[in-house]
Amino acid sequence: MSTDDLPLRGPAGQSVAHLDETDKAIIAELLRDGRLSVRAIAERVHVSRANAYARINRMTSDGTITGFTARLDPQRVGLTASAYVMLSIEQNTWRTVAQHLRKIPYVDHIALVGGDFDVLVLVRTPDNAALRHVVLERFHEIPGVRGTRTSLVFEETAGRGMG
Amino acid sequence: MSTDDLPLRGPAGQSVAHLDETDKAIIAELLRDGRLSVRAIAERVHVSRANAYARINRMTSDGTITGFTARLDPQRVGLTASAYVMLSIEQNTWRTVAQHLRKIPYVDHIALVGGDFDVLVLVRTPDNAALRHVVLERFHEIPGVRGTRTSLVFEETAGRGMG
DNA sequence: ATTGAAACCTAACGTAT
DNA sequence: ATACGTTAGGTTTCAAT
Repeated sequence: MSTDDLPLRGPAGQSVAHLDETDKAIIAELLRDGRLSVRAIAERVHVSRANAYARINRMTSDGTITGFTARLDPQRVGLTASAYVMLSIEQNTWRTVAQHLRKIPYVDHIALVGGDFDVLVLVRTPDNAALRHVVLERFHEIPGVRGTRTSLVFEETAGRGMG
Repeated sequence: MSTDDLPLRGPAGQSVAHLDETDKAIIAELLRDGRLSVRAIAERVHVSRANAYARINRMTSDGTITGFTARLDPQRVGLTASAYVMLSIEQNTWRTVAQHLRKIPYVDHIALVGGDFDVLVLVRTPDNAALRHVVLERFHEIPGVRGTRTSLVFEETAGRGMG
């Protein structure tokens, strides 16, 4: 028996979905092209159309697939200034700090981390002035934020993922 | 005249696409749901189907839209251990370091940054053992890498973007 | 019970005018 | 913007394993 089909538990007690090889193959196809037709997916992973349809439905409704989206070139959509901002925050303020961050424009991604700082925020703005405003004005006025350190992004690229 | 329709130049000399309000509205729809039909998009942004079709075609072929993909819950797909790894590298090794990083499994995103470190890598692995292996073995054997610092991700959330 | 194969109508695609 | 032939969606049925 393989371990691949065992349901597991994640660290926070959230259930980890039961994904067989077909599910994973479907996910791989959808990662490559999120607009692939169900028909095309079905024949690529060698299952029937109805089966592919049911699997995609299951994975989207159980939260494994959280949605579909377009990937954009930040430069070309006018977000030319990106930065990672490291926040130090006071204890037990993560929830409220995250809430505030989510309301600020140009904030792309927010992570609570362990290490020399507490929160890592990816910010993508139209220009350096907007970036400066977001970091110096908006971030610093959030209750619980003790300090920030900013690392400008010069260049970036995607990794290969689980491959 | 609004500044919205002006073509611009990005920092690296890459052209910034000429996007009018309709283009932006289409992008917003596709960010919300990357599998929306062209028909649905067309009526939501109040243009004809053919027009929406042409705009999406233009934006995908000029590189503004770089693709479509599924968004996954990392926990549920079995990637329960994520971390940001900060690399210090020797001068002028960025290109080769990035090349090496792209070949390593579980590497999600790579950014060349300015500040106390040089490269920020987002890694998503199935467990702490895999994470440890990636960082301690794979990253440290890359020529040009002088040192790493790892920040485990405890929790994360998306920001609101440009909204 | 779950899957594959076929059929079905409706909706969307892609292109041409 | 409309129209047109083709393809896909979404659901149902049935046989098979």
